[in-house]
Amino acid sequence: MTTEHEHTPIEANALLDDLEYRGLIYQVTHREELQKKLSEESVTLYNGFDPTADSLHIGHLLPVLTMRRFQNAGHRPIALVGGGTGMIGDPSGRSTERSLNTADTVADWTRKLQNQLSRFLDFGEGDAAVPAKMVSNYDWLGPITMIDFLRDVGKNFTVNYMLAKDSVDSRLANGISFTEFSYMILQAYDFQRLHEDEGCSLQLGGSDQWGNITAGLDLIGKNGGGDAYGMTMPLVTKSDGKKFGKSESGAVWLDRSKTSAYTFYQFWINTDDADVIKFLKYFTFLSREEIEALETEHLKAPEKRVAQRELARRVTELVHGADAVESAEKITAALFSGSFAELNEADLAEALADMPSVTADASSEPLLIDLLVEAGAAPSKGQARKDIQSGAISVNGEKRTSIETTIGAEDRLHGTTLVLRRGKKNYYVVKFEG
RNA sequence: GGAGGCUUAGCGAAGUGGCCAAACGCAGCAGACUGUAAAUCUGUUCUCUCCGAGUUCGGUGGUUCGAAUCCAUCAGCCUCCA
Repeated sequence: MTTEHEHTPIEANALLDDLEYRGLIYQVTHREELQKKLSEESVTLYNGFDPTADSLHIGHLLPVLTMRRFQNAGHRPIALVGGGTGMIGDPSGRSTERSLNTADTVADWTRKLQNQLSRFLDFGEGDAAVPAKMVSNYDWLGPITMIDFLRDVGKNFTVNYMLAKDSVDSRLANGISFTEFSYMILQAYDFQRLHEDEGCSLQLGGSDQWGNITAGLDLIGKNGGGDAYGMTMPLVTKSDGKKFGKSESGAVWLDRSKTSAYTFYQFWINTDDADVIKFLKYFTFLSREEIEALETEHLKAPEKRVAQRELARRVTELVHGADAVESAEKITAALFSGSFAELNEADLAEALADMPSVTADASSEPLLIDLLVEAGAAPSKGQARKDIQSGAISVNGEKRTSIETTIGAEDRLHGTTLVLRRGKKNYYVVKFEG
């Protein structure tokens, strides 16, 4: 399958070498053939994202950015949102059955994901040689009838084959519904449809998608298609064994209203030394030379955290834009210098904009203990008391260790604002009103 | 359909009538040391009006001066037999 688009003069070797250098290739089918194809024509490729929440999170960033790397090399990415498969639930990588969401919810989330994805690829508004495309598999999975599906698609798969897939096999002990069991066929059908309708010949996915991808390749092969490939990216791991993508407050989302740009920036700043170079390769478009320069610097003086800063800056810019980086850096500077009490009112408002905030009655002079609970800094008074006694609490940057402490008008910055801090990085704002 | 076993705090797992708000491990939170890193060490993790009190050990109801521990019953999970 070729397209009418001109292929930009970046060689496939350069693309694959770059992906290899970045460690983005986990498994790939028919590598030599794929490499040849990529060097000869503009290849259409796709990656699916199922709407399991109302926002993408940073775990989705790897496939999204990889698609962009293909686009930058002159290929054509299709971002598929699983408006149909999201109704079913992918068993891959999960040990338990998913709960089903309503059609309205899935449709709503599908729209939201498509909206987010549109920021990362060039749909014709930029200078990419080939514009990207956005689709939802509900468009073909929704209308197909049960009979047609079983005759045209299901007939190509033996149950034996399906049982052998890792995603199913690992669930047999505890049970898997017919619904999720069928998932791989739906995804295989997606690939076939895109192969036929869009000339799509490459599917990307996380390493847990290998089984679903190869199911698609088999389906295409059985229908005489051929000329289709699959590639998976590694699971993002951290050297300390913890799960990648979680911050203190849970998942790190790409939706700014779910995870503020400041928190997002801080997530990357806090990257372990042992992981930071790997993440620069994964999550930025810096060149090999630039990354190697950063690595040298990082190894020489890790305490300066130059690599972490660059990582945070680049990824935040990609996701939230340059303004967000500027804002996050400004807030960071203020908070970690401890001098935010000296900020003027406008700067203070800017710095505190993204922090959890509650309001209190301006005429009150509450106990610090009560205020900590109200502001959400402590789950109970008992915990608040312990936090104060252990020296974990500061008010406007000053440590307070007496559980008797009350907050009076003189403690408020500019007469209205109180900044509580628990531990090193947890900030809470109280606004006094009325 | 029959027989037996299991259900303890966020998770795993001790405890089998009072010394149990319940060992221990993990995870979480905080403190120290640092570089907003890692590792390590220390404290802490049901709630409150906190040197005291209240409510917990699948649900309910009993026995007992006293139960997570005994009995009955209901629910869920597991193993073996049919």
